[in-house]
Amino acid sequence: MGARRRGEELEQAILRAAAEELRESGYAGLTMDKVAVRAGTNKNAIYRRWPHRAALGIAAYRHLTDAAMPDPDTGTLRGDALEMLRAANETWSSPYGAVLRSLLAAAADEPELLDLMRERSGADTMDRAWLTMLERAVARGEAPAAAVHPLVAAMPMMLLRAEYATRGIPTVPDRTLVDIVDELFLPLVRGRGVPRG
Amino acid sequence: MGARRRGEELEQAILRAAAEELRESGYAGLTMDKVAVRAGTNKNAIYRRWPHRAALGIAAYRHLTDAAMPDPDTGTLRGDALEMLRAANETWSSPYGAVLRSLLAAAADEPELLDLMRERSGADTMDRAWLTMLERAVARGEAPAAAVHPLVAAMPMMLLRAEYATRGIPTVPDRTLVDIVDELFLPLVRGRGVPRG
DNA sequence: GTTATAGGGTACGCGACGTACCCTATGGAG
DNA sequence: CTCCATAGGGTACGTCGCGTACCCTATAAC
Repeated sequence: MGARRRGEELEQAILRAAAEELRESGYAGLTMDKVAVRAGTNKNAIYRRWPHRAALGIAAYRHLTDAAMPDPDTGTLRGDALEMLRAANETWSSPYGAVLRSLLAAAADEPELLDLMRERSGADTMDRAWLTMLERAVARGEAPAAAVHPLVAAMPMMLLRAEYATRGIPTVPDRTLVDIVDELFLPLVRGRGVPRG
Repeated sequence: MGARRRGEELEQAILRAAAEELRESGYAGLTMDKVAVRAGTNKNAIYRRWPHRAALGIAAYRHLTDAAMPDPDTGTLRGDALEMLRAANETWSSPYGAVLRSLLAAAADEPELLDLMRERSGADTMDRAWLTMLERAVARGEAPAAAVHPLVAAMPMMLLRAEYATRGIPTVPDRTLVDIVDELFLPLVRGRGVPRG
């Protein structure tokens, strides 16, 4: 039976074990020993692949999720924006999101980890989605052309992230998302159509 | 010589030592042993006062700083907002800010710690300052009355925080602060004067 | 078949947290 | 003035987790 696993097979087993540990205990609770035991191997096999715990954490995370980017088209800018925020909130509230937040927290001290995270977080794709959203709104005549701007596109998600950071929290109430859209995002879009005064 | 220190005197010595360690090495580098040595005492005296490292970290941080809240009055909303952001950026870029960010990162996993931090971070006072700023702008006829809103007041600082979080960085470039004000904050303020369209 | 390579088992060194003892200075009660 | 409870000092220890070092052994490639 249990022939000795090698290469790809073993690697997947380790990643699966690490992902489970990550989901159960977050990054802080991810220990090399536990991963080794859970994967039915030993630390040797792990350290031969990833130089340190942080690298394994990231690899396990990307093994855990490959988030699909929503591309809503509800017909109104308000509807689209809410859709985006709700999808993001759902992702971040899920077990995967907990892991992600735990990783981000740990990354604050380790710059190398932070880079890898950003690369993997799909922030660029996200910004692009918001921009096309805005462009559609302009095409519909719903928003001024000046509303199409990278900062405008990035703002709502940044606020959502800040909300997660200050509150320490799994889920942002839907009310907050609605407020971000109605009290900030839409007024901002309107305001960018007004000549500076 | 060196009479044995007790009570308040010893407590201050410990806090001073912890604060120095915090500034030199951040929260991650704050070790109980080093604090004990630096304070010229031993871990006993520390654990008799704070139950664990996190508690000492917080206590040391508040011993380190008692941030003065700026209350700019430059005559224009733009000037005031920039002043606020620049002051905040300076604080967060300083050694104190590094400590704060390091503590916040560590707090993400420990909710009790997060509460203590939020209480201590002066977020409420900050929001109030932005609100009075907005009120002054309205009084000058520079902004519509509808611009006075908690979310509007909170937005710029939230964006600044998000900037720190995503980039992993000591200092946000001044250019970014200007953009937050000119591309987002001021258009938003204008937009809130426009009837919903 | 033989052999280089990757896995398995295990032990270790190190640093850090938190705890346990056992002395000793100190200050307050009598 | 004396005695004693209390707080400090010194130090050692248990535990955990990272990362490393060996030493065997299965396996795949040749």
